[in-house]
Amino acid sequence: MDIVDLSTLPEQDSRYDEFLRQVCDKYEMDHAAYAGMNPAAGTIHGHVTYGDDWKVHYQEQGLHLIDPTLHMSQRSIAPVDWSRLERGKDFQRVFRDAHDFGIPDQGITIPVRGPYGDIGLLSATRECSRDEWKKLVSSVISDLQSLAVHIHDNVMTSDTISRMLYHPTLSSRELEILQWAAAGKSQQDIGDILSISHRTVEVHLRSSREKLNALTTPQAVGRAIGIGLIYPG
Amino acid sequence: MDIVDLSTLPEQDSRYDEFLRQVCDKYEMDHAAYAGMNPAAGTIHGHVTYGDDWKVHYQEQGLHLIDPTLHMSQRSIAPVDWSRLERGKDFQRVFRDAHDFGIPDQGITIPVRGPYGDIGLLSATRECSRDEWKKLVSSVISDLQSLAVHIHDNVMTSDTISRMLYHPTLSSRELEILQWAAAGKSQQDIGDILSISHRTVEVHLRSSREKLNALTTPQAVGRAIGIGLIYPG
DNA sequence: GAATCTATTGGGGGTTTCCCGTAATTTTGG
DNA sequence: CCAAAATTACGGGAAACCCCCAATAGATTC
Repeated sequence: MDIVDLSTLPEQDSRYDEFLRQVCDKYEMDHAAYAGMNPAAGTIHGHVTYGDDWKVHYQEQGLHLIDPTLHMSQRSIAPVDWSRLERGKDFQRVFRDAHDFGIPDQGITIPVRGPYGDIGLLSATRECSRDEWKKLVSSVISDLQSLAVHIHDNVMTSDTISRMLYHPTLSSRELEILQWAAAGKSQQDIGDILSISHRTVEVHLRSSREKLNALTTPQAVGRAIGIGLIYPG
Repeated sequence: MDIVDLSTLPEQDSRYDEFLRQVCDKYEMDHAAYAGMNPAAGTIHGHVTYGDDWKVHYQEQGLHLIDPTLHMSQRSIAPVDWSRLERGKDFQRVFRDAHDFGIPDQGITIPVRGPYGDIGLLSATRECSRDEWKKLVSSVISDLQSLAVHIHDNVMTSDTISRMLYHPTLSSRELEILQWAAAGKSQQDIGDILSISHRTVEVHLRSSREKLNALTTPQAVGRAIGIGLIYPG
């Protein structure tokens, strides 16, 4: 499969699970999981190849609060091999539980970040010898990195599109001006940039606020970013 | 963000230039370039394998303002093949100039995002037939993806200045007030809510802007949301 | 063809923010 | 423990923002 071609990636939620299974087959992994969240929009997506029972247990126990893989990925950009995680109290707790559900403590998590503060985590596990694991990882790490990026891109794009369907449509001019505002430009600056009067800029900002149901420009900028209409400047 | 700052931060780390050259050799590319920016810290890094003359021309002409590769990468997360860029006015302008400096219009740009709003772009070019290029890209895309992450991670963490500002730590009070600002409250409102003077609120907003390297409150709000410090209200 | 939406510009005026200070107490960190 | 940072507070003046109003032109829609 051509990894670059986004069209080959599944578009429907139900197919992500199947896709992860294919990843496992291709890269000789036992299990794979993807978790994506867009804090700005408040949406969360999760897909796993292991049964839903672990998913349920994970949520019920609130393991996401102490999960060291999440903790690590939060401020990391490079892939994190679970063997490098600190063997602390939280680690013991999460991975002891995981073990009961047939999930080994040998795995890797690849964090991906999008333009709107969205974070995606692609994890893969395999039960085997240490040497075997090391060898496997080094041979597939690049491919997994690419896959992580593309699956996250796919999920977030469809997420954004679906969200935008229920949100106001700002005119291109309004978006343009709001984008400049998010970039720290004053109304006068924007007017100069676009070669229009600063009063016109103010009108567009006002209608943007009205459409976004925002009281102030900062709120409008925040909402627009949350919806995915613009990006942080 | 303003890339004009490039001139004020003449970062010359020959290690990365050499590294890029090795990338070219290994992956049969003509040229490679890396550009990294941390808006919160206001730092910018640039490394290229082609001569400095293009770099100079690029800055002097302010091409970063219209460069379609930058524009695309800003809101993208997946690798962008230049062939998929819109052939607009800006494209013509930038790539006509680039051609004069021996840079082809056949290339790819891989964006990488860090935890604190930092963005890195790894670009590679090669002059060859279309089919040859496609084949080359699909065979090295995964490796380039990993390399992009690696370089960006390295650059962002190795730079001492950046390291200090890499993690803008807003005080709880600043976050609290910024969150209210994102919720559309005025300074007076926030002062009433927190039972403090609206002038104190203004002080916190100011220091928040400084820490986030934002010129205006809307920009600070957007940036904080982008980094994940606060949420849209 | 009329109505609607969008983009544009303008005036007037009140409100808000922002920048320049100073300065106290409390908290935090090396 | 001392230094640094955070938090609190005040004020004046300049700048920016925001809201009311009205008006013209183009594009789209009904």
